[in-house]
Amino acid sequence: MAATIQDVARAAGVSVGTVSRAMNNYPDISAKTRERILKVAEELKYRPNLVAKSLSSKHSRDIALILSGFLEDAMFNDFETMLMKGCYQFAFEHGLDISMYVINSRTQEEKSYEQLCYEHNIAGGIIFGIKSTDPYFTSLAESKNPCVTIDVEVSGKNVSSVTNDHMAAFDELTQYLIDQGHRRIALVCGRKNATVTAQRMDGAMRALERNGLRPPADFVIYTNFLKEEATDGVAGFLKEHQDQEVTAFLCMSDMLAIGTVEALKEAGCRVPDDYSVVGYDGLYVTEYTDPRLTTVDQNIKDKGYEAAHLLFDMIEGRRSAQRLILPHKLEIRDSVKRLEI
Amino acid sequence: MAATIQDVARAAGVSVGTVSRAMNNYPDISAKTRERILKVAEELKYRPNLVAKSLSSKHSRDIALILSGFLEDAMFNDFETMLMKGCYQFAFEHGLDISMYVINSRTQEEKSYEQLCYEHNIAGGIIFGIKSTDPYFTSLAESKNPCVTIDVEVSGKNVSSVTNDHMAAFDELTQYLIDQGHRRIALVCGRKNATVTAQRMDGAMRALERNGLRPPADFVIYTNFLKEEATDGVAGFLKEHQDQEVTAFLCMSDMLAIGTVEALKEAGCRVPDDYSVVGYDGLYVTEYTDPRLTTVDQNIKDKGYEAAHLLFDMIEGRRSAQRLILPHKLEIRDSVKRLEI
DNA sequence: TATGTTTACAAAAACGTTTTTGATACTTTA
DNA sequence: TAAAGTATCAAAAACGTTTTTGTAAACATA
Repeated sequence: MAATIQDVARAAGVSVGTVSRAMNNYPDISAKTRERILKVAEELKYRPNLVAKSLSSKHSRDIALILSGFLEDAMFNDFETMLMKGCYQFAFEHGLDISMYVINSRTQEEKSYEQLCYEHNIAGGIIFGIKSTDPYFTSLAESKNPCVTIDVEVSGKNVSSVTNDHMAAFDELTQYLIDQGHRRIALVCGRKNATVTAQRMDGAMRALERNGLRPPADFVIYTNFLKEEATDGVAGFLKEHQDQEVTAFLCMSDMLAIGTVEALKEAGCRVPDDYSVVGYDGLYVTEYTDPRLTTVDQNIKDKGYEAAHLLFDMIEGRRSAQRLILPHKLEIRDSVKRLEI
Repeated sequence: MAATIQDVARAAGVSVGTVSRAMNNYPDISAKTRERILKVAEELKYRPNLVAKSLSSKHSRDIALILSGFLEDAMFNDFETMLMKGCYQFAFEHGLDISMYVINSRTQEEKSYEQLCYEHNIAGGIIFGIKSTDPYFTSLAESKNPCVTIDVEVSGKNVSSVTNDHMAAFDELTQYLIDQGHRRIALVCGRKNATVTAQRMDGAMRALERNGLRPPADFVIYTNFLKEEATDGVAGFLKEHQDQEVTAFLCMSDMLAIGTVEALKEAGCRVPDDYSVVGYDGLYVTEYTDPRLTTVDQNIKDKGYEAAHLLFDMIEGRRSAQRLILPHKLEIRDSVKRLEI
């Protein structure tokens, strides 16, 4: 149905190779012929078949957004949505083809990153959500296809990462809590062996120690970054500890903070009057919660945009693998009470 | 680098055609040869190149999720995210390849749906976000590729739609408001010429009239489904109308309801004490707002899943074009005050 | 035993591009 | 004016599959 390059060649009275060179602005073709071919192509509404193009040309410019665990997380989480928007925005502005693949720990075993790229003829991918125990974590380094990981660092000369200075950011957040008069702070953490957990933990510790404070080990609640676990964890915490034994909950993600607030309300406590709570990520949802959540904005959309940017530059050979650290911003809202000291 | 079908053929001492038939479970091949080929393929870690496969085979099974306006909406909106999850869930369960394309009104002009399918060799798509003024709205009918639209109905023998009974649902929602004692209700509407707007408007009118009520024309606020417009619209409304001239705001989407609550709070009013507000969609965010929003849950994830299901069945010829109407559920929470009559 | 039928595979065509190679005609150079 | 270079294009190869066509051997039928 649709016109092929053959149809255009026939209609213009030239060979298919000539049409191809006309369409792709190659030099060795007369201006007159190019004009004529372009006109014929326009008339026939010719659009190159991208699959054939992809198969034929040696180098692909197509990029992919690869999300691990997207389907496991039944929860709502706009982190991935904003990441997508950023990636697609860049691709859109630069006329790039971008596709999205959903994987998990199991499918990573079945198929390596390089195979995924080969199968779909993609030049490289932006990878989000992999854990340090995932197969990709090591195999990424061996791939000849460049990639950019979000928030985790994988060694390899073709792998870049885009992240924030989570340690500094969490330090800042903790310091804010301390500045507001909080001395006894509980930590609601993410997955125990996740990079981001360690980084944020370091930030918290640094701030605490700088101020001569130290949280006892039993003020720490671990989760797998799931809201429900925060709710359960904090509920358990409240039962085991006396009232006001801590005055604030420092959470490693906004969803954990939301879960924490839920547990607190459930137990009849008011936020921030009885307990202060802070989150981390800067999800849109935090503007609408009750109370509006104080958090650290990572500017996730920018993260996606810059990741795509970096990946594209690597593919085109303009930039080499690197660690890109984006700025963050402390977003002060209504979930922290100032304590008089 | 990666092994091709040629490598497998050579290693197994057969022709490429035979390898292809062995891999795809064709009948005319001996069990012994198949075994041997499969073993060799395994050893060489052979994975068919999907691009070549796509180009070669006449019929594709790949589907696409086509989002119009995804990038325009700078707002957070988890509608699309949940839709994606549903689609990808189905694709994942059935071993289908699914890709996501972002379009807008302008790119629709440049490239028809059929051309999009042709270019990427996709069998059909799930289409979300098109307006009645968009080029796709009419051109979809002419395409030979089947498609499923979400919430809009397009005529054509290859186009299905998945929707809710928005009229009945909005009737229900309105009736709930009336049952709670509300008599003077303002309507915060979506885009004036959108199908869903008309349907929901009809539902509201039906309920109102059944109860002998009729909203004066100036109790209606139109928006383009943007939160900020609701905020501005309601703020303007409050200035022009006396206190308690209306007691409730009936919003056509959750984001509009959130915007409405924002305007109300800004004006120093409490929700639901001074004014009641209800939304529509069932976004996750409505569970966390203050107050928790009463809304109609569309079960968007199911919508995506069923859309993919229907599309797949159409592609395989198991189902013909149809209009699928999914159930909804009134979600009663805390944003409506019961008025004593 | 001659003839048809089936089985199991090889060989080649096809998908729609890009890229390489080759060839003709024109232009420049000495 | 002959040789060399250049511009412009055609022809063919290549990408990695699937699908079609062809064919030899094995088997069944008369």
